[in-house]
Amino acid sequence: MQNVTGDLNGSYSLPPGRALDICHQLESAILRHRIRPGMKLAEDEVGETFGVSRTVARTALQALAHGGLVTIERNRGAFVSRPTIREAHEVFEARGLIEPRISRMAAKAITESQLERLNRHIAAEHEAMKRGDMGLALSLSGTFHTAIAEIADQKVLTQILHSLVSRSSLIIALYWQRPDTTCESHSHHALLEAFARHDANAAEEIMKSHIVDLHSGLNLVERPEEEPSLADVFSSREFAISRPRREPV
Amino acid sequence: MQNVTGDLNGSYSLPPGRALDICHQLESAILRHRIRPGMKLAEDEVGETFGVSRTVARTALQALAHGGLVTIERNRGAFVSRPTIREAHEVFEARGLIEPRISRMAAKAITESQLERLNRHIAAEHEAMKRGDMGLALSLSGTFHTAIAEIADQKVLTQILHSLVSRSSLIIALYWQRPDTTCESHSHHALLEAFARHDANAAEEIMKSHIVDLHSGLNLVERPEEEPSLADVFSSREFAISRPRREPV
DNA sequence: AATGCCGAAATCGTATACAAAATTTGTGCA
DNA sequence: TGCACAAATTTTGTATACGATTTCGGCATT
Repeated sequence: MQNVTGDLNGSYSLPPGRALDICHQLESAILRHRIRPGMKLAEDEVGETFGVSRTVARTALQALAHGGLVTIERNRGAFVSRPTIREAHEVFEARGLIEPRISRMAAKAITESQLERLNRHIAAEHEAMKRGDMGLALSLSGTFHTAIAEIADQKVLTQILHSLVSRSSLIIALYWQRPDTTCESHSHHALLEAFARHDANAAEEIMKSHIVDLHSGLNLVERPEEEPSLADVFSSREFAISRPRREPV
Repeated sequence: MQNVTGDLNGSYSLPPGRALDICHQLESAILRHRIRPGMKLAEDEVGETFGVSRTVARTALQALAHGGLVTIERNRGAFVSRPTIREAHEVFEARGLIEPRISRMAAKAITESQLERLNRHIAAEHEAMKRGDMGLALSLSGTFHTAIAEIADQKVLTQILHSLVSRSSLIIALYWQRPDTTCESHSHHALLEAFARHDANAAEEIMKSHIVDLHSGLNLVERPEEEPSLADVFSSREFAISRPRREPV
């Protein structure tokens, strides 16, 4: 299978380096729901996990904070963000404003090879869902949206959208209620067909209602408790993120 | 005069502290065109200017980089960003998408006291312009836009807009060509009248054409040359910020 | 048993030290 | 003079040290 997950780069305005790598790794883990909202990301722990000093870990955490994925509290540390209900609404309203426009632009500009790529992307989504890897499926359905922004060739809007989509993933982790995630890839399919026809109006409309669907699929009435039960945390072994690489000196 | 410039806070997702202060001071200086695009911001220089170590200066610069005001190149350092022509177009297109919507929301939600505040804001703009302090006038005309977003009470969009407006200031520093800056405050006045009538449609339309005006007031055909640095921006008392407290050990 | 206080441990904020990379300066040669 | 290349300087990248703040656990008190 092709590299279809890749390259949500370009955000995180850091110079290339280890901090950026750590950013991407942490982001990937959060987007796949391998690290839940609210979880503490201690500087030392992050540093040891990736074999760097606190300095670098700190840089990465601050970068993630600017993207909204992480919240830093003074003298307390960094935590995976827990968007409020209010913020959840705002994020999806913002997406509802931005994405239909992007979708329209993409429909006009898309090339054959980009259509191909989106097709493979959707296929990978299906594949992941069939395997039951919902974390990966969800992550892919997010990158699908940013991929469209890249096709529209709007760097500024792409970066904005990237942040919104990332936060959407947190919101979904906290508030998603609907078990029928299939509707998701249905919309994506419909969108792709509009793209193939270069039908800008259809693309815009489909995207608009797709965002509304996502928004209304959330249960935004009560905020979940701070900590998931201990049983939840220890029952799954999905938390096996990259092991410490630090050699015992 | 009231505090009308204030509080473009809330962005820069850093915990409160010296780094955040430095962020705001640097941002203010950049927005007032006291520091030109392209100017180098060396970590040591920033640190000594504000009386902190490189660590803190670095944090501030990275935060500014995430807002797009500063660009960091690996092993070379931080510079005030020089938006490309391409990015200039994208920024104003994004504002053209977002701000009319925000303006509409603000028109519906605005209160008497907020109207008052915007009035004072415009008055301060006039005042600054009359005094010939174009830097301050420009900065105020920027915060006017973010103030509207705050009235619309949309935190997510406000943060996005804040970044776009900041970058607009860089763009104007590089590409502005029109001498008649008066049209500016005219639009702002018209907007305020629509707000006073709670006329959402008018507010949206006025904002839309205001953004178009700004965009078309730029000379986006050729990128100006680099220009070298001059670092005594902070020597004047307007930025009489915390002096270096470092005792000679 | 519940509550409040206090010391120990953990964690963060900041400064500093040193290594690595880039920039500038200096020098020799054509 | 102009260019090429090497030394010296500057500047950044990263690690580590230490003080400050918070958190946690035990113990006394109610």
